[in-house]
Amino acid sequence: MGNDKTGEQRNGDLWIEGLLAIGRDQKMTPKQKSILQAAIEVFSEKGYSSAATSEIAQKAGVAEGTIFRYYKTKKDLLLSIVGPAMGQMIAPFVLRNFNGVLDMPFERYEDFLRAFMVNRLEFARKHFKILRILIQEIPFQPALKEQFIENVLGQVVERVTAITEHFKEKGEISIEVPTPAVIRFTVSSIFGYLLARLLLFPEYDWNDAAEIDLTIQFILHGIGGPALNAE
Amino acid sequence: MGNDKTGEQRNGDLWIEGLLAIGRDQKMTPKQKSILQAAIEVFSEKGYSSAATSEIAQKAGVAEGTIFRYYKTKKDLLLSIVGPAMGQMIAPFVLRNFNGVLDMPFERYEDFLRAFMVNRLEFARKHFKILRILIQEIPFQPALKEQFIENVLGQVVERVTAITEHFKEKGEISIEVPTPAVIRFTVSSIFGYLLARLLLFPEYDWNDAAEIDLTIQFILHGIGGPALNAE
Amino acid sequence: MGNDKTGEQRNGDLWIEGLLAIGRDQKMTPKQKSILQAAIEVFSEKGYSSAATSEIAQKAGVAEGTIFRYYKTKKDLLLSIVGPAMGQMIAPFVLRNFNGVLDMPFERYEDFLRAFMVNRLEFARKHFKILRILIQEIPFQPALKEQFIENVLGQVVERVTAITEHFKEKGEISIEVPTPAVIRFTVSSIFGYLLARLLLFPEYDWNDAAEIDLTIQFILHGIGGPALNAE
Amino acid sequence: MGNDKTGEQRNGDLWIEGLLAIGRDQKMTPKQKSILQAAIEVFSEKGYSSAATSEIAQKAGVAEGTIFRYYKTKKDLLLSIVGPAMGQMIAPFVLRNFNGVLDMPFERYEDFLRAFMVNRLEFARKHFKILRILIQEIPFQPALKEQFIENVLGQVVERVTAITEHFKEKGEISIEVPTPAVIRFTVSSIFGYLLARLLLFPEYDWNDAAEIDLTIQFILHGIGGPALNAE
DNA sequence: AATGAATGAGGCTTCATTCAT
DNA sequence: TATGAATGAAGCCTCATTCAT
Repeated sequence: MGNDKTGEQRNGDLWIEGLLAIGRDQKMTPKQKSILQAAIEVFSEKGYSSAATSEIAQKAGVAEGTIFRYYKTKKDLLLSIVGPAMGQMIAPFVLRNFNGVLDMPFERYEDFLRAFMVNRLEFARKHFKILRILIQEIPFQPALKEQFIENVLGQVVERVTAITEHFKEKGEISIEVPTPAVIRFTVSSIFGYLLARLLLFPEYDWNDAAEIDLTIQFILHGIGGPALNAE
Repeated sequence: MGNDKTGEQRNGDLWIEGLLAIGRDQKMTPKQKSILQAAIEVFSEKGYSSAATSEIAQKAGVAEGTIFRYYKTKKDLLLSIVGPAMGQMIAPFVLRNFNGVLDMPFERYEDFLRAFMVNRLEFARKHFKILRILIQEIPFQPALKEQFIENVLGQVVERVTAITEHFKEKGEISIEVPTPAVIRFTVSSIFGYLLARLLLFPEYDWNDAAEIDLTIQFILHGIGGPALNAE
Repeated sequence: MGNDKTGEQRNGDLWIEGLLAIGRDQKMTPKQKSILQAAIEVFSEKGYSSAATSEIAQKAGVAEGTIFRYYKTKKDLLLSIVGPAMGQMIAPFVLRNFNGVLDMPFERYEDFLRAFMVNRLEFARKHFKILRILIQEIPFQPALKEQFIENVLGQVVERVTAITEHFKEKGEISIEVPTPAVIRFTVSSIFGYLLARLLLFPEYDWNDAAEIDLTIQFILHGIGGPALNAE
Repeated sequence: MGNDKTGEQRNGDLWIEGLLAIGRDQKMTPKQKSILQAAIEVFSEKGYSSAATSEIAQKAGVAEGTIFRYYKTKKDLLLSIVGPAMGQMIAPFVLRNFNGVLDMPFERYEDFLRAFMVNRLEFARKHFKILRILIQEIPFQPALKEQFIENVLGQVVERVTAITEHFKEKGEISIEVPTPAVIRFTVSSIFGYLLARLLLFPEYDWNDAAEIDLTIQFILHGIGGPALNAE
């Protein structure tokens, strides 16, 4: 499976461990970890501006003042949670020597999609709360918004465009559909599934493998190359 | 075009006018209107809990106390903005004698999709800020969440299921794709467009007609009937 | 019975009627009356400073502004309720040509006490709420405090002193007990009854006549054992 | 003297010290003490609902927010002042092994009365302001009212009834006067003195010992003419 | 005369942040 | 390093009072 080709989370690292450091060495006292954990909990439940640092401190089992030893302000605490998450969101594209499409490890678009969906579903499941915070706060935090636009909308679009055109050339994607639309359809479909799966109907008894297959079929037929449509 | 068949917003009524009253006669003083307008502005910019009633008052050009003559609490103000919006979100499905699919005014799924997209794009464009507030606050306001689940996830899913199966019977949608998945794909694709169009890249010079066509093509081919797939 | 000798409330005049006018001709619109009534209700229930003029207006069935046509301020409203009540509290002593003790209409102290108790019990029962307000607010309203000290503690003490010494001379009250103490004992006993009767245990099934007799006996003879009384 | 038999306040403990703890060890920072002191002052002067927390803070020399570190709400602050006071009001009756009347340490009713008056006068003098607040607020604070009815009107009446009947059996109180009336007369007379002494004429140069004697004589023998007293 | 919309001062309370210990 | 008492700005809300109608 292509899954392990892109996965940045194969190991069972605690997300917390990875927050401030991807590859870098991170020093985190247990207190700091519990502060982060508690902050994620409270931010995700109440929303950033309704979250009280006192509640975070209490949930973390530290004094109120202690939080401010590690994070100068409450906003600092927020950014130190969601900032790194943004990095991880786009990890599959920017990590490693993924510069060109030359080293694209997937033969078919379908394989790429499947690997991507499996991987991002896993990621989203694991960091559900942080992603919630991120999505909720992006509109109100200029710092986040900017980082999001630059990194995600910038970096990723660029790479995904390359990938898409790579598969267009291979004839797997209809050249009649503009690349941005292809990306939009693909992303919509995948995120649509993640949303339904994790946010809207988390209680429903999902068969992930089947749903992923269905979703990929939908994407492929929707944007299938001329051969597909001509037939 | 099927557009005018579903549209509940053909006329140019100010949204504000319609907030508390659909069909009913509404009495709103200019001051109350400006309070609502200002509240929409500020809630949408800052988020509910970061919005100060003092700022709303200032922007509305009234004394802070005046707000509380019209709305008992700040939360009341929020609900009186987003509550009615929720009603309008699902209006195309629940308004009128839309009980069965018998009176479905569209011959083809494509027509239905186009009418729906055009109509909802128009609606979302007009009430963009309110929808932002709504989406932002649903996770944190139990009252909203409940109303959303009951009305939107309840009412709408039910009706859309009926519609979908109607077109399945007509052979326009592959019977091999489970109805929930069809709905998910359709909704994802449409909302994906709305999101990209209005939220992510509002500055881009969109050709709505063309994009809508593309999106519909994508949906149709993705979930196309057996003929398409069999070929 | 001496009751009707002192009573200033023999007739069934509505208290409201008499508020602003004792003997004077009073002009009160129905609106003003209902404002007063409502104010008495609300002040007595919530206390002056916790009473909202809006609630008074609502209960009176008038607009908020109307109150301020009749009473310049909320405090004015209070004073116009409790001020006249103060006058009535001491009415038995100051009304009429009660200048000397010459016209004291009672032969014995016992008769005086009985008449007084019956009369004041009736009065307190009728104006219970107003008296509550008065007692609650005297400590916090300098205007009331002053009026109370001047009128009640001044006027009344003076007259009651005369009465007491009148009965001392007649040998009905021990000359060994200083007059202020006699007054204190008498007043304590009577008000003790009123308090228990109306405020502390209003639900108890009181036999007023018997209790009044007992109280008078107590004032006159104390509660000493049978030996004492027998002698 | 029986005084020291009942007194729970012989020592000069600051009331403040004893507020939250009778017998228990209490931890109170100087700031908390000054908040309580200031609150007692302001509540007593202005009444609870007219007292501003800002004024209390100012008088206590702390920031307004500091009050709310110690007391969650303004009402909490009130209750933490008057609640314990209620306990102390009835302390002479409920503290210690005062279960039966067997251990009644007084031979004669007169001794009991004197001890009680001296003790409660001392208590009332010391906690004058708190008692003022208590009496003012009982009618408006359901929590207080309930506690008052249960503890004071319940507990105390029961015990005092026992005491009274004890002395009736000893022939010191006329068995012809119903016990509730005896209690009422006694309490009225004593509280009448406290009221006059501390509230109505605090400036007057009182001779407490003599007045207490007089009051006790009154309770025992009334103010009947010379015939009675001559015996 | 009566209304009630509008005001704005002031009340209670929360909370991010500081700082002495 | 960690604490948590203390702060005070700012938030939401109430309410007596005014004034145009």
